Amino acid sequence: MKMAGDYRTGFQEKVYQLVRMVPRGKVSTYREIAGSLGKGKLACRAVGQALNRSPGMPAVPCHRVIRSDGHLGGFAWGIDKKASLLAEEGIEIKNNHVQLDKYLFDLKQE
DNA sequence: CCCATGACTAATT
DNA sequence: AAATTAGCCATGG
Repeated sequence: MKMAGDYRTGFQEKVYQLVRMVPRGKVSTYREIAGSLGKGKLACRAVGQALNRSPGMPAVPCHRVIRSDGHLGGFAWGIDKKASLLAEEGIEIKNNHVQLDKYLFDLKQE
């Protein structure tokens, strides 16, 4: 049942579910998320919007989602907080940049 | 329905 | 490598 102001769009639900399956110590990108949603890689912006309004942790580890170029992107609670969380998970960050080749999680694995 | 916004991306300069 | 431009999507007013 839905309560007033509690309803979220199907798009958000899908995004959250994908983000949730990202293991600790790994990261994903907005583009990969959008691609898995079947919208092609063009919905990357909408994914960012969904995550921006996401419930946050531990419900959704939205901090594990970064930009496709390795840059951290943004974070509702502060980009510095995002970097700290990622560092805690064992991810090395250089000047707000992450090595996707090393930490990128393949969504197709699950 | 139209317009504005944003945690994006790719291409260009 | 950094800054700029244009393109695309979902959401909310």
